[in-house]
Amino acid sequence: MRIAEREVERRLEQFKSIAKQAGVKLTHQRLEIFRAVASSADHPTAEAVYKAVRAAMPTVSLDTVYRTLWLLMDLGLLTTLGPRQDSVRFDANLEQHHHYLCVRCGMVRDFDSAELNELPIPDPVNRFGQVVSAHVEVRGVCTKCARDLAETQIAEIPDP
Amino acid sequence: MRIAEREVERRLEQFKSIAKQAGVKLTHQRLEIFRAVASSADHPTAEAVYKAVRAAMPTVSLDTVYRTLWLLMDLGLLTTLGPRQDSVRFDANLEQHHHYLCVRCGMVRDFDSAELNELPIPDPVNRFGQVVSAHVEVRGVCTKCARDLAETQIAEIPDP
DNA sequence: CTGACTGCAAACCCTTTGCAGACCG
DNA sequence: CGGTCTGCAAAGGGTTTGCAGTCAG
Repeated sequence: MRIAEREVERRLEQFKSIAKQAGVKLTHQRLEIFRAVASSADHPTAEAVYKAVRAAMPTVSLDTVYRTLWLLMDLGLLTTLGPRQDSVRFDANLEQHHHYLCVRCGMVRDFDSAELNELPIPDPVNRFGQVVSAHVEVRGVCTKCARDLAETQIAEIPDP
Repeated sequence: MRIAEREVERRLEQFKSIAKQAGVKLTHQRLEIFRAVASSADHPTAEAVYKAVRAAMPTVSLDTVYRTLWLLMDLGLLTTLGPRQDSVRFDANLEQHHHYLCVRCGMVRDFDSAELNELPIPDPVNRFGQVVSAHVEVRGVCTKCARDLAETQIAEIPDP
């Protein structure tokens, strides 16, 4: 599935503006890589992005794709699905529950909510396939990471 | 964070009963490994489970941990967080949206819902940390996989 | 021009697999 | 006892890194 061309162009302009502001160079590779992720609605892997970009630019390397994707994350232009996946995480809680996920350190905590157990799933979702379960994923920065970040910033940016 | 001892025991009994029914052997290693995942509320990696089990049983090997965890998945006793992570998946859609995830093939599709954009996050969640975003993850088996499964079952279990 | 960026190749995990011996039932 | 299961070691696949040459600004 692909995203409308107009929308892709809009995201590209956003990227250019943010990159310029962050002092990041707008190389051909980066533009093509961003276009590839932004065009795809099926949440590609690095490998899939690599293949797509190669079609337009046969010389890119897979490691540039990785470096660029992480750069785009740092710029806040994309996210990963689920916890930033260093390795598989397991869950032995079979009761319905929801997750809080720290986007920085990957910490995941369960929480319960009677209200959230009754999520109204829109009808069109059934066209994707059978629905087995539904839960909420809350993302944020955990208290521990917030502290760490505060310290880092004090260290890195001595107030002007 | 740990789960109450009573609850862990309950899950262990459930495991024993399901294992027996499935004709799966209840080895020491499996019991310890299951106990480790079931005791932990922070959704450990295989490595973390390995370390925990080693404390009680210094001779287990990491590959047994992996084999057992996947076995437990097959028995329906645990799940993984997010898409079954073969590799990282990226998402360039910055607008609020929700995900449908096929637990079999890992396909992910976006969908929108004005209702679901207003999720009531329970207050205690704020104790974990700052909340940046919240979205719904719907899990199921996509239409394509449902077809595949039907074919496989016809092939494997010729009706008696 | 010059520092940031790329491509290459090798290194580095995490995870899986083949095999011989150990153990559950 | 027999087939399943474990431990070991080595292979496999995704991701990262060091380095020398290249390119955007």
